[in-house]
Amino acid sequence: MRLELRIAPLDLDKTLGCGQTFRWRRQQDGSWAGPLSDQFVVLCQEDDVVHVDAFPGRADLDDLVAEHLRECDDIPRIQKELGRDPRMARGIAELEGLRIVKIDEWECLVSFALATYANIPRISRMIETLARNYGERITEDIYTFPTRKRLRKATVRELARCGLGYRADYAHELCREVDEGTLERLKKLNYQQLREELRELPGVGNKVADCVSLFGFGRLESFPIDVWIQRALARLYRVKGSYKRLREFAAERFGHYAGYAQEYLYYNERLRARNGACLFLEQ
DNA sequence: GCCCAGGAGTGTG
DNA sequence: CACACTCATGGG
Repeated sequence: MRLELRIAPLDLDKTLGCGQTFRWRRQQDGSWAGPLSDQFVVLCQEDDVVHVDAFPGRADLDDLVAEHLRECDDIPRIQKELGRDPRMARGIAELEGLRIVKIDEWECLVSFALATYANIPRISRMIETLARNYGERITEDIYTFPTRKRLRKATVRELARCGLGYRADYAHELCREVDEGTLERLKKLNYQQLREELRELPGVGNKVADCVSLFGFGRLESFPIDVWIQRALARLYRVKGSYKRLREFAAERFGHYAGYAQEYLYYNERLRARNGACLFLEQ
């Protein structure tokens, strides 16, 4: 099944390759392939057009992809707002195609609970192993993310054997503390309430709660702080300290689009680690 | 071999 | 609330 979408501005390489998602893979020809909901999807960008190829195909495929890439976001407005920050102003134009992604709430919750104290290649591996063992087969080697119901049948030992380490307990307990109604109820809460309730869940602390708020529940004011963001804030803004202190700094500085600021800073910091390049103004 | 990883949980000051 | 320590393991 094929179709085309118009989403602009968009840079698929930045959006799907920056580390906010764990299952997309860049192909030799430059396209991106991966599971999205119950579909195996291949995305290929040609200027403002995204060619979508999906198997087995479904009627609302366009909505599925548009939602994932957050077509709804008004990037010019977001950039205009964040551009008021003098440190960020210089570099953000180059990042206009980097869009926050919308991930399924359950998948996002488990994925980022597994993402604690592990690097991205390993996180991807953990998730692929889980999908292969407990997901549904879509193609030869592509599997859906496991449902709560299915993953619930796995023992802690089995989960640990998927390479999760001590995170096996998180996954195992999440399957028991979250039911269908939980996520639906959380959707209705404001960011602060959502954040607090997420933090009650096993394996969900400050950072994971903010990642799930941002990528799973689409709360753009959320500002997840990991080691990369800590470094970025320290270097660019000379601000250090507790999570609470940094979060309050970000809320004050970046406002209700703090999530995009976070993604820009994260992208820039990792780029800098690889190339020494820096898009933003350093003090 | 070594250091680090999109941290959380727990106990202490 | 802030800090220190532990947790299990693969990737670069």
